[in-house]
Amino acid sequence: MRYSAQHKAKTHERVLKKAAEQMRRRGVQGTGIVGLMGKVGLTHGGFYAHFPDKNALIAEAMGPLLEEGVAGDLAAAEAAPEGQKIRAIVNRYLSTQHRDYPQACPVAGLAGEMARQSESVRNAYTRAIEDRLKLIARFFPGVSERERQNRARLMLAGMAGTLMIAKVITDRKASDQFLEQAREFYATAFEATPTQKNKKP
Amino acid sequence: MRYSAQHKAKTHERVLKKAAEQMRRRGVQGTGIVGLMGKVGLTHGGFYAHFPDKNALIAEAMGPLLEEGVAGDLAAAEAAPEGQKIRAIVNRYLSTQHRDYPQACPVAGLAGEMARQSESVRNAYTRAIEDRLKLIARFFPGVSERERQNRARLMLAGMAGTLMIAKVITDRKASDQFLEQAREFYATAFEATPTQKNKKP
DNA sequence: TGTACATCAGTGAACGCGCGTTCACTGATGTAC
DNA sequence: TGTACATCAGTGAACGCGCGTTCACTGATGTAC
Repeated sequence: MRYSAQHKAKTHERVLKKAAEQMRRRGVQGTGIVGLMGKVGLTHGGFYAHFPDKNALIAEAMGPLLEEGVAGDLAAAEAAPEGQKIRAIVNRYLSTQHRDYPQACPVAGLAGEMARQSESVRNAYTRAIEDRLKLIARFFPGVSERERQNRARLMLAGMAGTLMIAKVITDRKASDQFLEQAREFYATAFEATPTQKNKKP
Repeated sequence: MRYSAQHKAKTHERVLKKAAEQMRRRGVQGTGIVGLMGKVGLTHGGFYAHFPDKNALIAEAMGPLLEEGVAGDLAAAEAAPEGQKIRAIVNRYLSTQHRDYPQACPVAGLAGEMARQSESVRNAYTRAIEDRLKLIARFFPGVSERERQNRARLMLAGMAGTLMIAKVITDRKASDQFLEQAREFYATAFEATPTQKNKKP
């Protein structure tokens, strides 16, 4: 059954979106071709009309994988009044809702697995994260674009680790308290311009 | 071939140690029974004389899994002069050597996978982390033991996320710089007693 | 002290299962004439 | 405009492989007599 010109591109996009969702939920290794194609409404054989192998899918899915998170960051920041935008990003990222959301931020959930992936995948992942940082960097203090992005990277990495630990802690109350302490810590630490410290003692 | 009384306990310990090492290196899902037992020098069938199933092994391995990291933290802190102990812990954890060490800190590498494990495993993991925090809490400022442990948890979680990101970044120079910025950030942020901020605006 | 037996840590073939990938095939539609 | 053919996204059986787990078996040593 031959399809119209734009049909293949549409299916390709659908596979990528579902793959990103599945990977956020179950991890890269936990996302299988058969199950994925089934969720898209196709059979597994068709997969290879779209991607040479699973590795290519992983690399290509890194973009869509991070998009949802960026959208959340930006929405939170834009809704907040001037001067409280970083606090808004922190409060959303380290909220109990985000912790309980099964397909939460892949910076947190997948980074461990990523360290064991092929270089092409890691490159795509790094690029996707840097793109995300570029978009939220403007809310950070700092003279140059580079400095602002460095601050954003430092914060995102720290919060990603924090969210992971909050997800793992089985005691709900303890996890809630931990998140509250973390929100306070990251908001106060990143709201202000960093104090210039002596580089080497 | 019957063995002496303490023989089984010794083998049990060897399997646990190797399992912890493999999991640090390849992740929980990436550690197979056949390969594991092979590395211990036995065949896979014998595994079930020691553990009811893989899940039990994972849960029991959480202790040994974190021990190496604690040892590193403590060694760094004890070697450092008074007042620079936290900086020493930070400098070791966020060093380029620790980033390049394939079986690095499992708080960083495994937490993502842990969120998808059974509750018994997550309990064991949480407990192992809390034990680690108890041991390093004494180096942190804070009035009560609880407060010191909270500070330690906040720092470890943030540094774990940071190490993960540093491991993933494919550009070596960029990763080195990122680690340097992070060392500065965590050392200055956690050396001092936190400034008492207004809880709610 | 010497013999018969019980124990049980470890062996290795076999199991069902899900994985990623291949491949001959289908058939609706675009294109050539 | 009508017919013949080419295209190729998607189908579904089959592949080899590694996984976790089971199970009948082995045989050196501890224990009972």
